[in-house]
Amino acid sequence: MVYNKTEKVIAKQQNLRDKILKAAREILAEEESEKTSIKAIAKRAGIATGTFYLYFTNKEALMETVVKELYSELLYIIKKERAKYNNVFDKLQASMEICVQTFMKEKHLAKIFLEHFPEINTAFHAKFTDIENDLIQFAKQDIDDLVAQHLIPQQDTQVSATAFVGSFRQVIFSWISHGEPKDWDQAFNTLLEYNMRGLGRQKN
Amino acid sequence: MVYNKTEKVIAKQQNLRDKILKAAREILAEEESEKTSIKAIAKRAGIATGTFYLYFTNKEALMETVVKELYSELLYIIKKERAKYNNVFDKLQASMEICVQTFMKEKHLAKIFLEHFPEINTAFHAKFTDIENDLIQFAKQDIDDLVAQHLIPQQDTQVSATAFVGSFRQVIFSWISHGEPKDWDQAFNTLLEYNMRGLGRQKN
DNA sequence: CCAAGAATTGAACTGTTATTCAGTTTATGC
DNA sequence: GCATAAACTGAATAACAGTTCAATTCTTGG
Repeated sequence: MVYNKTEKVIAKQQNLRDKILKAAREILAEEESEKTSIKAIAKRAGIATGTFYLYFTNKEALMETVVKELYSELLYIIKKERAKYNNVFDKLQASMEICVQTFMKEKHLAKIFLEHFPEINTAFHAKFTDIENDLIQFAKQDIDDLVAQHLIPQQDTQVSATAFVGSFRQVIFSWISHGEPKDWDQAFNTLLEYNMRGLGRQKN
Repeated sequence: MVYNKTEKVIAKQQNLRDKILKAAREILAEEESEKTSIKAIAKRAGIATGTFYLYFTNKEALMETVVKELYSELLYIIKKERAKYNNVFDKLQASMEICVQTFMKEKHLAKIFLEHFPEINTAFHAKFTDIENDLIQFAKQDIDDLVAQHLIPQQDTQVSATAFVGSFRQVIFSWISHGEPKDWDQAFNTLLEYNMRGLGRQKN
């Protein structure tokens, strides 16, 4: 005979799955700990190591889920912010601004996205590369628009978009690694000015 | 009684040490292989695993040596190229150009410098971060010079230098990861233009 | 050529981590 | 309350990497 799960059990299991994901994110984000072992994650989630495997097929599946979650969270935030503006320059600026703000508010998110976890497998790392690439494609669309509108000169927009994202990535990464720059408002302005000039925005 | 090594033995040992370093670099640079184990490195060098420990105290020491070698090779190349120019813009451009050329000619070098090896320990990874940082400091010096000479406007040169290096890093990384852009001459020009505009170089 | 020192070998040791599974606890439906 | 299913447990397993060391091979200097 097959038993059906009650609502209560379903809720409890959903809750447990969330707990595991939360524990994984916390441990990944932690400064010191290098131990992203299943044992450590299970312990943090308050379950036995074996139980983990009732919720995820293996470690890689967990990591993939973590990354997908973070990614969609970031995308949601960016899209929401972009919707507030019509002007493409403003969209581009808003995208970066909200990205940076999010990273600063949730340093752990930044750490997971931008730092490279030596102990995590290659497949996981490849996912990050994909995300970086998606961000570049978003930037490229905006830059293509700007070229089409003759607001900036003709250029290799793929390269420009890559440069654009790369400059932001590096500054944010520097901030995560050594806490520099201290004054982010000023740094953000410098960075934005740098890239706007870089794209060839006309003075108005 | 203590025996003295003959010239021949000393030469052979130096040669063996070099072989180990070469094997390590090859294996690190390889596309597919995830296996950067001492066993694999020793095998490639044609020695037993135990022999490795007669030449390096441990794996970390080997990695440090590999990184230091690569680093000094890159620095040597950059310095040599910079010496050819007097104008600071030219020095800055030449530094980047020779960096990119070197990475393109020796893709394995680029891979070791710019990709992130998940299986390699944190200490090793930190070394790369240091190198990236040194490159930023070099760029900063040039940019400081340019500001002092009133060739570009006042700016947060640390942020600009970080953005500068970051944009190059990202484009080179993209090339390593997915082979884009195809036409490097054009891409390099775009990138250089982008950054020169970004720095605020006056039209002449 | 030979005895002692030096170098080399690779199997064994150690530590670590993902994964499994036999035994235990909890939930279900009558 | 009970029989059975489902969930949970955590010690055991397996696989793998860095390191060691007793045994072996090569080198030295007389």
